[in-house]
Amino acid sequence: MAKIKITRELVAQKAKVAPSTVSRALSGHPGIPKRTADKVKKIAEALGYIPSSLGRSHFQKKSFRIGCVIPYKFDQRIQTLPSDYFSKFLYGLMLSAMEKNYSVTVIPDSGLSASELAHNVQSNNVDGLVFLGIRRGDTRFSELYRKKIPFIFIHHYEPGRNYPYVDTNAETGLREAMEYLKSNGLNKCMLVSGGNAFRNALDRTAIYKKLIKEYSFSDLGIIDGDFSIKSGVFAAKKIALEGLPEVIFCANDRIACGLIQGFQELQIRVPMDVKVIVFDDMNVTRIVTPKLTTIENPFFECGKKAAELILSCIKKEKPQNIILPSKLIIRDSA
Amino acid sequence: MAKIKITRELVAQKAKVAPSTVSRALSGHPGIPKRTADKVKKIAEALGYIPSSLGRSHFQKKSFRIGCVIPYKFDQRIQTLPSDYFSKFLYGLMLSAMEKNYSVTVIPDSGLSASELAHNVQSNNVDGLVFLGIRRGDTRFSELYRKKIPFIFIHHYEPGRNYPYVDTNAETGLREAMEYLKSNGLNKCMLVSGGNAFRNALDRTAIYKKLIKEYSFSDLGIIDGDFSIKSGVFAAKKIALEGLPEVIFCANDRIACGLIQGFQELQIRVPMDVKVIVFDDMNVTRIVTPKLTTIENPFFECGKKAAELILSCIKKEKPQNIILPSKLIIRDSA
DNA sequence: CTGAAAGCGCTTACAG
DNA sequence: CTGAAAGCGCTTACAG
Repeated sequence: MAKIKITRELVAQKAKVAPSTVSRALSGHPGIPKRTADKVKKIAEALGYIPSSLGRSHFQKKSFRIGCVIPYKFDQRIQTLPSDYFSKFLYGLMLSAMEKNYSVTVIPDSGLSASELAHNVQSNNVDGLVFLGIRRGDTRFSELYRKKIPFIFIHHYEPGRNYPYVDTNAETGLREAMEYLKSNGLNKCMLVSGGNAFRNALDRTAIYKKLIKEYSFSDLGIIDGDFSIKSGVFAAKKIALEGLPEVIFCANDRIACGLIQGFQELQIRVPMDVKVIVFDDMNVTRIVTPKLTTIENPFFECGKKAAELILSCIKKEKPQNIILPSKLIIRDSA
Repeated sequence: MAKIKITRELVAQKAKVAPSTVSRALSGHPGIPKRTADKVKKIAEALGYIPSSLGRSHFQKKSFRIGCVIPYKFDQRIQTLPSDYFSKFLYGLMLSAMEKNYSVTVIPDSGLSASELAHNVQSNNVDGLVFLGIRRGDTRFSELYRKKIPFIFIHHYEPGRNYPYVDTNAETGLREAMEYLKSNGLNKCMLVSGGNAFRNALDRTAIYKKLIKEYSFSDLGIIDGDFSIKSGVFAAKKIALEGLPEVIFCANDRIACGLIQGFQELQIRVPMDVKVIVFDDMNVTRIVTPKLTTIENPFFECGKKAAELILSCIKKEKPQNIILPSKLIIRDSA
């Protein structure tokens, strides 16, 4: 029952053309007349011929694959990126890549060296790298840049460097939020920040500071958090002691969940006693009670744009950074 | 500034051996004496030679890649698999694959035909397929089987077929849960089921039915859910009308969150008025209040085993299905 | 123990 | 418009 492998040669033979003509017909080469192309296509189809992506890749010295580098840490339990972020982004990336006949390979990163990262491209396993969840102070990128490895950042950038990136502008959504609050007569606000490990957390804090001035909110200060539930619980206790504002912005959903938990224990009710608005828009914001009013970060769109950007880097075009707007989604917490 | 590509030939020249010897030295061929191998390795390293995975793959007619097929649907918003499931599983798969010098390519599936799925392997884009989130009644697999495409299921199986799979045994964890409840003197219980679209949901219901008899629980019946928040809210109302049991099992976290929301509106408190135990263990179970007591499904382990199983299929070994135990994690809801 | 040679399946200049 | 030929960079039998 040895099945014969359907090769290009077999198709050529049946169609009475040369193998190179088969290739040309199937890839839509302009020089081939429609009649010939159609004949070849029909025979190829009938025979079930499927071109080897390995042969093609090898000849062209391109893998037609994008490497998506995903950080992780092993502690007691496996630490991943916020999962929704990861999966929504990845869908966008995959779908957009697919349209361009690229596929996506995932690369786990528990602290690979710059050389190890470069290796993925130098060995032609992938054609370029997409980085998410990058922390400030990561020093691996100058080597990649020097080695001319195509790479981009998602939700990160390095001031003063020419590393291309796709980012979300927190300002548009925060502006909507502040206008919404103003129109409801709210005035006293606070922020539980995301600390300084991530560029995005820093930016959110900076934009918050700028806008509360611009919109003349009464500034009750900032509490430093770190994107964890625990820091939210802690913030709740501190805020309860110091006196409640009317609105609390949280740098992410985990902080907000911790905050609301902390308030619950103190009999402080959201949104009746204090409103809460959250950055990002994870699935959890719709699962918890109350459902969280958020400044949405368009992860899926971001993935789509990421595919476009890394492909332009791979083609050695001059990359154009992409900045997507965030927007307000009103639910129950504010 | 034209950089010369470091080739195997250059290494061979510097080391005064043939190119084939370079390959052999670098891949640890047994016939090469340590002296020669070390010399070649040193020179290759110094030159920064990195073998092309494309050449290797092409020659061996193997991509050294596992395809992870991820279902999605476009509705108003993109529908993904439960995200934690997806990401934790993927980590396990990636890490385990990496140990065997395989990488993982993700394949989005919004209803690809069997031929389209097969195509990924036939074109050598990947060597085999891993399926998650498969619904009962999916008819695409007989064609894959017939075409001898290596593939496996995760958390799914087809009775009477020889399709290999990795699954979790819900019984071990449920048994622990029931013993735990008994030891606390609890007796009257219910289940909000996950419907019949997924094999796993069906299995959970069947095992539940079996064990409440075995442990002599007082059976207050089953409410059909569908893994959605809404079905949890609905169940809460129904249960409140019909009279509260002591314990409610939920087929997943979304149902449980809906249930607790529904109870909250009715002033029914968890765990004071009724205990809740949930299958799976998503991140959300630790974020919500109360933290949910769960029967853990080891997603990460499952990913690791999946890599082993699909690789054994690829190597044409006789695949051995893998069934992992679940276990009880006690938190605040029961 | 090591080299020369064949071949993996493609694509693309180069002829005609 | 189409064919014959070269070559992508590797591995592995086959000689020696």
